[in-house]
Amino acid sequence: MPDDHVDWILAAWARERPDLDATPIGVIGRISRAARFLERELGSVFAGHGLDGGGYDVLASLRRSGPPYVLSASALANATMIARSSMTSRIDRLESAGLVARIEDELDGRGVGVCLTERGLALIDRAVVEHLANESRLLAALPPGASDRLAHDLRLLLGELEARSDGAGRT
Amino acid sequence: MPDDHVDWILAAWARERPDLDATPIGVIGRISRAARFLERELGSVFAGHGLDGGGYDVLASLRRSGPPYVLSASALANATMIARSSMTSRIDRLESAGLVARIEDELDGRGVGVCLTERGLALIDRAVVEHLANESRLLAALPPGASDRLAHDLRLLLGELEARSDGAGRT
DNA sequence: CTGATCTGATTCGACATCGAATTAGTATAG
DNA sequence: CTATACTAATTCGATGTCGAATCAGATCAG
Repeated sequence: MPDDHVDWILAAWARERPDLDATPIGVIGRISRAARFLERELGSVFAGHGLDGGGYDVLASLRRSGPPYVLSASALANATMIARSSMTSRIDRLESAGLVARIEDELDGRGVGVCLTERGLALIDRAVVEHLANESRLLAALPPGASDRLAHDLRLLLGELEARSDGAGRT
Repeated sequence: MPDDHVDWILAAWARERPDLDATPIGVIGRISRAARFLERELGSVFAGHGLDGGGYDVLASLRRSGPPYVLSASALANATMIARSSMTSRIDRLESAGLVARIEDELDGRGVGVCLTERGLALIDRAVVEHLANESRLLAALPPGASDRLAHDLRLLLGELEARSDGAGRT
């Protein structure tokens, strides 16, 4: 029954501030920490394809949107939870790498469509296989049922968080 | 039974690449997304005390280490999962704000002890109360049992991730 | 039609993080 | 004792993200 680092954090707070109820850290602290570990672990696969997490997110969003693999810059910013201004530079980088192309929106002169190139499509179709295998590997050590339980309970939490910050999108 | 965003991601992959097993996204994608939402939500409390998440982490680490509230820069970097070089500048900022002080290590001429000042101690003791209330609020909508289940299952996952990247510390 | 308002994308300056290189001090082997 | 290897912290340049301001195009009220 090995401790994780958050157990130590909880024990330390219990010792130093026994008046506080630190139990929320057991959930939220672990999510934050796990996210940081996962970012690192997943990054190695992305790097193997010349990408970082952000670039992968953009290509994957386009790929799973289906043909013709076009989304607006705003839609991509929303999907990947970054500011619009950050998406501009992400697209710049991916465009320089020849993985996406900007196309003008016929209907709205302001809008910019971002489209997978042949190379971008081929790359993401390869990368996603490896990425999912990597994620699967990271969950493989969990006991039976834990993964499904996590997905279920995290869905409740995420649904709550998304509902709460509805309309509080980046600008 | 409201959908969360990850449900849409899973449905899109099932449609576009039915050959893939995207179920790991149900766990890992939700952890990443939840972490980003949480970072924002928690940030407002930190900002109310003139801090960001990084600054809070340092002060909280020092506070729960107990008197005399001193940790080395390296220990703080490990605890907060950032590179040593990033910790140098974090300490610079907190020191400028008068919340911590650098003290020389008697035993090891290279080492730098980071110590809570009076103001830092008073601030973190106020901030932690508000922060925990905030975290508690974010979990309050979960059905009974979900929170404990999450803590339990995330502990298994985090323990696995920590064991895996044991010794793969930042430099 | 026209002025006011709103929206999509970009530019710009600020900033936190990173990794590699550097500096200073410690520990170990011969 | 001395040289070599190691460790702690810092400096430095590069990079990705952010928010505010800007610009162009769309929308809407009168």
